[in-house]
Amino acid sequence: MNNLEAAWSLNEIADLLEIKGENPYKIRAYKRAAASITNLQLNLEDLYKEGSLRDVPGVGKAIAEKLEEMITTGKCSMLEKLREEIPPVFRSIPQLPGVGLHAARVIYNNTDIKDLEQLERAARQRKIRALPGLGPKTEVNIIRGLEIIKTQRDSSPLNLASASAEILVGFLSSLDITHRVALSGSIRRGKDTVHDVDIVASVDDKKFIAENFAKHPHVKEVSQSTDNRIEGLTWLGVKFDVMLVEEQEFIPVLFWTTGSKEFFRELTVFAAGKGCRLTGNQVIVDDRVVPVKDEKEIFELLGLSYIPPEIRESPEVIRA
DNA sequence: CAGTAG
DNA sequence: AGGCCTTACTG
DNA sequence: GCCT
Repeated sequence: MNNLEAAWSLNEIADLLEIKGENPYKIRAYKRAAASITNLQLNLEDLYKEGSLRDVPGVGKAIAEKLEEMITTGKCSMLEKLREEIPPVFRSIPQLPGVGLHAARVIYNNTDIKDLEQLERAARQRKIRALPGLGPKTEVNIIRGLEIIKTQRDSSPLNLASASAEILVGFLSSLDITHRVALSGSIRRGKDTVHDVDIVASVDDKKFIAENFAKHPHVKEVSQSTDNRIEGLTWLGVKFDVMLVEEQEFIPVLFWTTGSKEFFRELTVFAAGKGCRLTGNQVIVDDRVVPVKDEKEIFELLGLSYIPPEIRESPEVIRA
């Protein structure tokens, strides 16, 4: 917990209080304290140790307690409570150009809007301009802002990632030493933003691939390369991670790398309860490696109905 | 003047 | 207890 | 909420 993080938290508290319609002076107090800490040359944790948090301008009893909690636990219960209380859409509203906290507050206190979809509908039905203190201007800004968000989503890193993914998968598939190639990770889970391109490939000569991947014209650099794994960057600025596996490992590795991390970890726990071990690259029952030809077999083995990659986000889906 | 932005 | 209240720009 |  550094000074900047603490300041950000206080600022977020101020914003959420403002959306709620709290006392303006209280809001300003949080903002002042945040600004004060942002400019502070001393380290907050040091000040806490010597018990002089309240020497910081704008930090009184209440805010000092919040800082203490943040420093000792890394969290702020007040902030967490506010985040629960106020739907995420109201943290998006002030991000829209020309729409600020005031509009967020009015909408929060005068409507039942709970998500972006409802907000857009209300705006298009001209319900926003009817709210006290808000006019056509705000309404138009909301609609325009939402449009911008959408188009940015459409041209988001996913497009670049997909382009790189297609090229790399195409390259691997074209080799006659390749058996199977599949996209994995967050792309396979259908996420609209991805951090990198994950590919699983079963090939006859892993070493050959590892040594020659860097020569592909679409590959800008290979940062790490072993016989089993190649990490690097494409000319489109997309990171990639290629897992090279034996044919019998293909499905277990695909399953593992598809994730999400939380989902897979929870499933290993669940499997353990059924006497089944899921490692990164094999499925083991009674100390014997069980060959699997597709993911469906893994779920059948565990007595689960098939869970498609798109919903392998949180562990909750396992219990369903 | 009200609302927004920094 | 009671005061605190940015400033500048835009429509 | 902070400050005087």
